[in-house]
Amino acid sequence: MHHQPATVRRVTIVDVARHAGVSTTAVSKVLRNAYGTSSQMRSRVNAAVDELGYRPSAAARALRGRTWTLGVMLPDVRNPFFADILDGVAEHLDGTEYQLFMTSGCDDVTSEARVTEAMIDRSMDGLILIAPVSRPAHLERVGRTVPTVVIGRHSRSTGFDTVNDDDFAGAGLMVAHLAGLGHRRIAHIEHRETDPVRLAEMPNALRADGYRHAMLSHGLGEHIDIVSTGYTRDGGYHGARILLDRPVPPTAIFAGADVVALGVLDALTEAGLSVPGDISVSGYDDITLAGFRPISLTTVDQGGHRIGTTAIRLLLDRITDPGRPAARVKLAPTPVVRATTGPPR
Amino acid sequence: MHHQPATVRRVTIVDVARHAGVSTTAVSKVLRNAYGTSSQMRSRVNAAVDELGYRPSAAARALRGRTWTLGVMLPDVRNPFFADILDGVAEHLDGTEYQLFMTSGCDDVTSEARVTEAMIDRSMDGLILIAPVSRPAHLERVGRTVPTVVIGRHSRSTGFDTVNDDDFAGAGLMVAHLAGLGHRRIAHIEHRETDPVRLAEMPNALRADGYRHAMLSHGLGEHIDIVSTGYTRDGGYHGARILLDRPVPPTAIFAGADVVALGVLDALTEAGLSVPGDISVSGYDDITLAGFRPISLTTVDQGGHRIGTTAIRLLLDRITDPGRPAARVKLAPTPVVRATTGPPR
DNA sequence: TTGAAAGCGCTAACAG
DNA sequence: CTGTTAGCGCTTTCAA
Repeated sequence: MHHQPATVRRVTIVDVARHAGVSTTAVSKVLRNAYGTSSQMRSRVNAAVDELGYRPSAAARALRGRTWTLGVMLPDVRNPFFADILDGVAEHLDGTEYQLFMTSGCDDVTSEARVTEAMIDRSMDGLILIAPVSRPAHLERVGRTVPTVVIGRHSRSTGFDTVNDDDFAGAGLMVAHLAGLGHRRIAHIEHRETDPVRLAEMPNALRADGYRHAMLSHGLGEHIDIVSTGYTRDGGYHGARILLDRPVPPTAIFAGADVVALGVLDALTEAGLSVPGDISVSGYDDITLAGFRPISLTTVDQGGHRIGTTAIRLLLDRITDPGRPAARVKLAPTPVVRATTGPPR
Repeated sequence: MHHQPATVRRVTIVDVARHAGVSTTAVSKVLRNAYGTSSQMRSRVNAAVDELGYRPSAAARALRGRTWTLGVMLPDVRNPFFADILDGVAEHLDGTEYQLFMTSGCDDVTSEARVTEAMIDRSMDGLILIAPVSRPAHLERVGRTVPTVVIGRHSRSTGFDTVNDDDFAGAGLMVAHLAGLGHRRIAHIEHRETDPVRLAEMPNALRADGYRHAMLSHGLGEHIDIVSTGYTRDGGYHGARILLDRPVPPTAIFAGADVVALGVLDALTEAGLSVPGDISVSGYDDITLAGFRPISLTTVDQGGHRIGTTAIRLLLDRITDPGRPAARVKLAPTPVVRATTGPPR
């Protein structure tokens, strides 16, 4: 490496081979426990590896074989829902040689492209993309280049596996809960979406669709009221401000994500309104904070942990067998009723 | 790559050279804008790069030069304070060739070692370690192997730069605030620490020290009351339960971190106590959620964003000049008074 | 200013 | 079962 004195040269496979009195091929084979090594050879090599403290260079490996590196692209470290997914992913990786690296802060097509390219440039063995906004053609190309699992995008592509929550059904569950409590003016805050493709594939769009559909089937079509902001706390805050300014404000606000619901609660607190006395609030995701007593948010659990374990299982499968047909997993959400929803006044 | 058909072979430097009618050496030089290239050559090469959509293989580069990859090790994605640091780091990287990858979930010496080794194996050009718990010798070795900046550890090592909040002073500020409100029985919840080295270097230990020192200097030595749990929401919850069970409970709880304070609020809500009416609560970090109105947590701002920008500046410096003496930056914290603290009953 | 050639550490044919 | 050998894609002396 350019920055270190020659004296601390890294131990290489050649050093190990010399120390063990065998060929580098032998060392390589033992390391990858490939076919054709005697147990005697294995023990000699392993001993040399331990004595010398040898560690294979992922860079050199990358030129021929795999890097044992997996990449996760997440849109936003601040959304704690993604931590649940990561937990699930990491769990399955314990005890394997794989190392997971993640990137954050991809909010647009350009930065997403930069990140996916960066991961491919670094010869990662597999990618997990969470709620990507890229165009299908780009995702398809990524999937053709490297084994890829896409989470949070209802895509019908064939080049990669997908894992999704049934967002349409989940939104329906929440509307049913609120309507069951007697609410009629149930408003929804969604993440603004204009791109026609994403309008059909992104979870936020499907939740809005599910809301619309459920309102109609509960005979509340005339009360459909959707505010488009963003899936952030700020988005929730501003969305709530807009809804409170309506001539006849809603009696319940169904936010498309828990972080959005937090922003709603922020605005309601500021306005001096009580929850659920004056107005009911619900979210989506069931982040850990939703169970936090001072908040106790009613929400929809999409099982982030299970999404993570499913995704990593699919990814490892696909690395083993890149040719197998794309899987399309859709997991069922469950409503979680806590303290922010109640009957209307 | 083993998983893709030969037909989609990656464009290499050889392809670019052939297409531009020059040598691979020339291409390499232009790419790294090294010394000794005519402007004519530069434009020809750049044109070929664009036409072919060439992207250098980081893996191949790693064997000779740099990878343009930086690694950030964070202990816990769930602690939103780290997001502030990451924002600061990412900001300075915009427009550079560097790509940042992070790992999470290193809670012990073993997994930290695994992660740092993994980053070194992958020939990363620089590392930022956040609140590492490893032994100094290990950190020193990492720092000698690759340019490293350590955040959140008051170490006096010479092999890497450090960026820290003045945790001792920060804790003093909070005690002063609470004492100024008239509190005497001010308890503290800390992250359990037994290792003698970490007891001198970790922020949590210094905050506890600062608390102790400040209590004494305010003449409240007899009321010093420290509960050792962990810097998580759970830790705060259990710490508060312990404190509430005291024969004479404290009138104020100073949690060593905001996430801990959230756990405290959780426990107080459960116990039916009002904040700050019955008891005052404060945290440390000033995470975004602290400003969330329904919580409005009094805390200490350690300026995560500035910590991040400082760290990345130092890291890029050190990559450029690995020989320069280690910097030791300590940033001043500021108290942020919100709604969870008030005069005692 | 340019290019030929060696080699970074590893894996994978292919002989032995 | 074992070792020799030829690269992977790039950077870097060193001549021209």
